[in-house]
Amino acid sequence: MSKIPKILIVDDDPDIVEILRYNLSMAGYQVKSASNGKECIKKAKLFLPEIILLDVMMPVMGGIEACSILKEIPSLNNTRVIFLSARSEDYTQLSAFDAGADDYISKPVKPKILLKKIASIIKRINLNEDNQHILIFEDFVIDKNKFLIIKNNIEINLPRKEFELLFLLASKPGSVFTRDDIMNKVWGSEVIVGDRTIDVHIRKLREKIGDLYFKTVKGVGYKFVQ
Amino acid sequence: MSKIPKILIVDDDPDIVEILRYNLSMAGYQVKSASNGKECIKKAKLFLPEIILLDVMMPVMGGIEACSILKEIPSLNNTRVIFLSARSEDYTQLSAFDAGADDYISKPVKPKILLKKIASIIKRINLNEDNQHILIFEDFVIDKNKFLIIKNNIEINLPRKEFELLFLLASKPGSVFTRDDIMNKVWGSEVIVGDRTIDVHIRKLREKIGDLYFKTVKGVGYKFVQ
DNA sequence: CAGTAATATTAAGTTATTGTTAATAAAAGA
DNA sequence: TCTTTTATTAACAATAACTTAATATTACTG
Repeated sequence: MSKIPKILIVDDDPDIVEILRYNLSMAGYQVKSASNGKECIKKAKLFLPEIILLDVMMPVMGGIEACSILKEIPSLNNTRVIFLSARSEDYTQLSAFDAGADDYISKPVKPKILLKKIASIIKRINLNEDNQHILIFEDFVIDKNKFLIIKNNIEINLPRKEFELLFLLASKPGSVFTRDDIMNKVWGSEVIVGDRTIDVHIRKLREKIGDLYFKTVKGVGYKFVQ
Repeated sequence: MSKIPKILIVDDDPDIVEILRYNLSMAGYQVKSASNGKECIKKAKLFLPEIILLDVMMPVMGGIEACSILKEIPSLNNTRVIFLSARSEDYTQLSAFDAGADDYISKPVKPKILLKKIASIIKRINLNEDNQHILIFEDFVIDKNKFLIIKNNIEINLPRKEFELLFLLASKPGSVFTRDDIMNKVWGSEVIVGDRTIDVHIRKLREKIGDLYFKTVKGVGYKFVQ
């Protein structure tokens, strides 16, 4: 349940920007771009991307200088800067790292590998924020880490199956889950239990959390509504 | 005031190990080495390095397989795996990332650049690391350096396993740790002990520290609550 | 509006998980 | 080495969770 990662592409060559933008947005990232260091800084402050892909040689302000400045901006503490550069000389690379680069990739960039690398970085960022398992609603919070829900400031503990059922339904508010869906996801496809079992668990959830959240769609299944 | 970073070098070529060891220890890192994947896993568990430099092709167990296993070990959550490989083919690189690699560098490795890269990674680790060896709660203190807890002004010594279990649970108050989590982090993934073992240790903690701190989440695991 | 099918409710029965104790093994310390 | 402490296991008890069955209620169909 973590938000869509944001990536800022910075290059003065529109073709490169386009290629990168295409690949990254196809991969599901939210992408913006800038064409030089100055613009990059301005946009980064607003956009707060997880990752900045930064060219070295650009007019107005180059990547290295931009990186040094970026690294001084506290709101970008969690932003990784990856240099993408045609210049593979050691000293350029070294000064990139001196400027606080998190990585340095020599062009030509192979999209597949870049995507993997980015995925790996995002994964690690998400590891450190364990907000993965928290669903927040207007009037209550479901916390999978702590295995409880908080409603009206009161912690409510739920048994495992009830919790999993709630978590499943609440993961897509408004969507109907068929009984089959529920069976498969909460009980697994091997376990065979009667249909009433689901009803009983729904009943208990209604008891503990409130009737109005759980809507029966007769002949189909159940849905969670806020 | 963070401790000296530890690096584990894994390569079957003793010359490469020596070159890397030389450069890294000159740079002030604490270095150990292994010559294959199996050995790497064994040493990593004990050494708990911040960084593992991993060769791809090795006898007994290669780097990719080793990496997959390493990434499953919770106590190595904060360890970065960097592949150093003579093989620069895309598919090797891609499967390295699939196995959870944090970076992939093609040999020949330039020591200066490697050092910079490592410095950059260490810097970032230190940024988000909570170098907490002391956990302070309302009514007691857990001191990992001294391996004891202080409650009501009384020092209570705990046996190692009990202490580790307590420390683990208390490191994220409120969050549930599954039995698997606990097994892996306190006992390690190699050791196989029965399920009751955890119960018994929990029981002893409840005895010594107080019942109310340890909450059972049936079917899931345990959590520490203040 | 009756008839039917689906769902709700309740309580009792069943299973699975955890708690406890005690005996034994392993490790650490003197 | 011997002793003490800690760790593990096993057997059984206790408890909580889950499922079912019987019955009631509700919602849809013609």
